[in-house]
Amino acid sequence: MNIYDIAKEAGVSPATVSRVLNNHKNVKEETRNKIQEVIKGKNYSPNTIARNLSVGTSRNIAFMVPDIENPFFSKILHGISDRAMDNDYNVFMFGTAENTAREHKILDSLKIEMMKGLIIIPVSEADRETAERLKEFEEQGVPVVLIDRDVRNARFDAVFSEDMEGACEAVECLIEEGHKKIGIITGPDTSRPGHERLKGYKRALANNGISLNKDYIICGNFMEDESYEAMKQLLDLEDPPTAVFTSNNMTTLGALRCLKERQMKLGADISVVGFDDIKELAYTDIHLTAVTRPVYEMGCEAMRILERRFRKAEGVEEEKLIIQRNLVKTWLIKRGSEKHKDLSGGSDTYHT
Amino acid sequence: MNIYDIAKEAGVSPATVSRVLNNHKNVKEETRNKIQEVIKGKNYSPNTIARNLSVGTSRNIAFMVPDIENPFFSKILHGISDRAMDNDYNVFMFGTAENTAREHKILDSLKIEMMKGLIIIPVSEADRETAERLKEFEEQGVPVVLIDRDVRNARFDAVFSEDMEGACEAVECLIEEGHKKIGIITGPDTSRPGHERLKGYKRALANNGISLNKDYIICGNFMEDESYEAMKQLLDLEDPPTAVFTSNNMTTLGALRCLKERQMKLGADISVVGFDDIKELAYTDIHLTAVTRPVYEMGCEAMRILERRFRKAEGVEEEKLIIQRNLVKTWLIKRGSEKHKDLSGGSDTYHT
DNA sequence: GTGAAAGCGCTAACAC
DNA sequence: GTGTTAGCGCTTTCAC
Repeated sequence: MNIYDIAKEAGVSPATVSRVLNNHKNVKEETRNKIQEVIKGKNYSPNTIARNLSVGTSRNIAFMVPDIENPFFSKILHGISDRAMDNDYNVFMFGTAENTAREHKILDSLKIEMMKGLIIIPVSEADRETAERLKEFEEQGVPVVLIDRDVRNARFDAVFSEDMEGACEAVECLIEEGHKKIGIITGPDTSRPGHERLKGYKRALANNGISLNKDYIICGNFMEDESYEAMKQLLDLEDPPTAVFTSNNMTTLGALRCLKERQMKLGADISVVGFDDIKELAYTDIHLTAVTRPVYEMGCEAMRILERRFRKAEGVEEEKLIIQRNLVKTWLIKRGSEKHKDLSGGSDTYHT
Repeated sequence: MNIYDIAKEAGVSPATVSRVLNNHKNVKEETRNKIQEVIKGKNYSPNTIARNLSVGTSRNIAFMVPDIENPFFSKILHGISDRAMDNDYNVFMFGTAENTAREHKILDSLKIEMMKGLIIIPVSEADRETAERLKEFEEQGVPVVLIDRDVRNARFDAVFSEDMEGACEAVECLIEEGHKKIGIITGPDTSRPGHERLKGYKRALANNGISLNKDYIICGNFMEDESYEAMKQLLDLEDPPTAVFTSNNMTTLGALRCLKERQMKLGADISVVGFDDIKELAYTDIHLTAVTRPVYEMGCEAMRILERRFRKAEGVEEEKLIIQRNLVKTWLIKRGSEKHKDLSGGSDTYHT
């Protein structure tokens, strides 16, 4: 069943049917009603593909994410998805598995004309090929919005967080507890959250006159397993740190695994502050102090920026050239894991 | 740039270009090369929408899930997504938020023509409207595969798990520990996992000559908050249960929240066994004994079934009428939370 | 306010 | 082996 069947049935031309389908004005109320009646009666719904071909665009947006199972990303997707649904966009989900090759492959197979926009958390900011491909999308009129991670060699609209400030606050919280020997398990240096959080760590130390110890900086690549190894390495130092800042949720889990294995009590034998919260820990003995941010809203915001770009493309809005890069604020939630039994202040309050 | 440009440039007809694009045989090696050269040279890629319109189908599959952020569903998505990518399908993700109205809305807006297949974890099996819509999809040639939950009034291909058996094993494990007063926080009665797991609970009791106590059965609707309330209710009974079976991961979290609040020690003051594991707990003091199943594989399997249906539709395979309903096995991982200090066997081994 | 008709870019008979 | 051509279902000028 197509627009012609409806037209015939309603005794009008396909053009008119198309008009009511698209809510055009110039249609007599009477004919409009008649047509809508027929449409309902025949339970007709227009063919999106044909429509897309005709108008040369779609309402599909692609969301590319490094790890489908990471709750942080799920939450972003949730934000994107809710806002997309409200505005009748459909979102395709692609997992890159933290693998640039896979990222390229997906980007190549994404038919440009099928996508109206692209939201991506790129695997690596050092990757030129991804940057090239993204630029191509923009050139073809498909706007790109980054979330959380940046790319070099190009500027796109983006939603980031105050990684440096958040990390700095976290480490300063440890310093306030009296810690001087503070380690960090970093993310990859090729991602904004990776290097900015490290920068925040360094700044906190500098602000407080604590000199940097290279041994205390180990990369965990935001991966649980590597972070576990990193934690082992830190603890096995001759002069191990009394506190560790873990750079993201996976990093924190890896570190916790190590502590558990060694039967070290968090908030007593060792202190840990993490970036990004882990909801499930709330009902356990792990009272994690963590940097938090409005993750769901980051997704919504990315979608909002995209829509703005669509409107600009249609000439509805001006200032086509301004690139929008939003920074969301972070805040620290203290729960006790920043404490240490050997340092002033004690940790009793948290271990009742 | 389109197929005509390429044709002109290569000095052939658009049909021939189309032939090489689609790997048809009847093309002279020489012309094929020539055309491929031009394609590469002009960096041309065919328009998927036009192709879809022409052949009357797409490679898009829709995945509808009740809760985008539940890790259980993320894992399923991961399975679907990986397999889809390997076979060049694209997956649209839709979150129904456990809301039938939203589910209907999405189903209605999913233009039938745009989807080649549908994988869904329906909100409620009692919902006729969803069932009707799904049937319509199948009638229009869009196969539907259910995961985890069923719908009444219709039969679709599906991937379920052995909910009853899994729950039964979990509860029998508690019974083996000496428990006689065992509570359950159930899921909604309108979902297969909900009622089947309850059935498993009942069967375990019956198998072991333990009579049913209605007070011990409380519905948590698979929601964390409701489950928290349910746990409170159980503990406030005059003769509270010594052990509780929690029917899914969210249910377990709600119960844990309550225990934490009341400072009850899991595996000592009370025993809990849950359906579905919670990864994050591994590094905490919560040694949850849980029913486990191959979640990622359930996603892959759903996708595999869908592809099979596509092949059948194309007449590649026979036996068009057989409905395929797969049941994945579950197994129990014991970690100590089934123990209780007041019962034989002791729990010391788990509290070193 | 409405209709006729020319596309959108590709595929698939059918003819040669 | 290759070309011609008529769609796929919709939108959108341009007339009327």
